[in-house]
Amino acid sequence: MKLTEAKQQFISSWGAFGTHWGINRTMAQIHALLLISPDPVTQDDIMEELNISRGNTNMNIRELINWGLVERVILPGERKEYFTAEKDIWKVVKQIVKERKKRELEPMMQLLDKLEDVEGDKKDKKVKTFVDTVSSIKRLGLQADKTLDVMIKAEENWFVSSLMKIFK
Amino acid sequence: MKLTEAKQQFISSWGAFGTHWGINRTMAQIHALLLISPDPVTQDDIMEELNISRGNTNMNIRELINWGLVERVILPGERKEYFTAEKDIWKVVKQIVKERKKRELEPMMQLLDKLEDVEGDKKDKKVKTFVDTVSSIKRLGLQADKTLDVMIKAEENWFVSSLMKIFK
DNA sequence: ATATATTTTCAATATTTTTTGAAAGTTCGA
DNA sequence: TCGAACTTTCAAAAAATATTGAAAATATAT
Repeated sequence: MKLTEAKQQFISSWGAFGTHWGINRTMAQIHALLLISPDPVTQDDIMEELNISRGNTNMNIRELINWGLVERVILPGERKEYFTAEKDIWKVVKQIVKERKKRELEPMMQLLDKLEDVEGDKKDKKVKTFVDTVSSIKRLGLQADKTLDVMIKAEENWFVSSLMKIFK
Repeated sequence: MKLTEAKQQFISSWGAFGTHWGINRTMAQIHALLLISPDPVTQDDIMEELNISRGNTNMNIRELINWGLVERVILPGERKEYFTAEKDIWKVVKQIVKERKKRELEPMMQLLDKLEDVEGDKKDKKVKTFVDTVSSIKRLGLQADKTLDVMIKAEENWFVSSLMKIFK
């Protein structure tokens, strides 16, 4: 397979992949493009490569920057802004985990805390099932929260080798 | 907080949560409703509780069954079908992991395999960056694959206590 | 200060996804 | 075998989401 075709396929499936993870297709595609670009690229490069409008490109780049996955680069003597993505995939994964934990897990845990002390007779089957469900989700969530915290701080080597120990 | 309100909040945020995970809002809401229902419920119960149409209810229940998260129950002497969800959250999580691994991780790994042996001079910076990116994603993916396999087979107690050992 | 290059915004538009509801299909008791 | 109870399908409509593009804002060189 030629590089051009391989790039296309990579970008396109990374985009499709993203949609299963609550990330919009274009944002994931831009990220994919940056991941495989050796040098920083401009907005116009991205627009041309992915056939998308200036506004769309701009918004999605900004979102990637918010997620901490992409950085602005100013090349000396150049007027245009360039963009580049972190290439170390382990760092990328950790960054995504960190953001999603903050954006999703933490608010969910706060809600479960409130819901756990619902009024009502604990002998009422409906109340009991509700509280049990909420509590067990919370318990697993807490565990996940701790585990992810350690993961976020870990070096890949350390993390992988620790997992290997457990998982023979 | 009253049970009725708590239920509403739980269902509604579980629905919103789902949308961040590539699951449609209604499907997640139905799942939430079943999780907190002590006894099996009918399509009509769900339609009424969530204010959704018959067709919508039916399709999403079917999808939940495909995911292995919900089961049909035939109550003796009853004409209607009832539905019930697995209540053990650890089992639920394992089932979701198992399905997503099959639906997303495995196809992605296959693609990466193909893309890894792209034609071209490895000294060309563009080729090199592409291959390096693809390879490192593949490496991490393989590790994730193995880890998830073990997790899928694990009992919660065993899994959590193992993690605790690593993560002090 | 002005002209020019570049970035950002956002209302309008297009696309995708979800939902509806009525018709077709199925099951089952009598 | 019939008919009522129930389930499934799917084209059309609605809702949600993403994209465009042109105007406004901003930055930079001279």
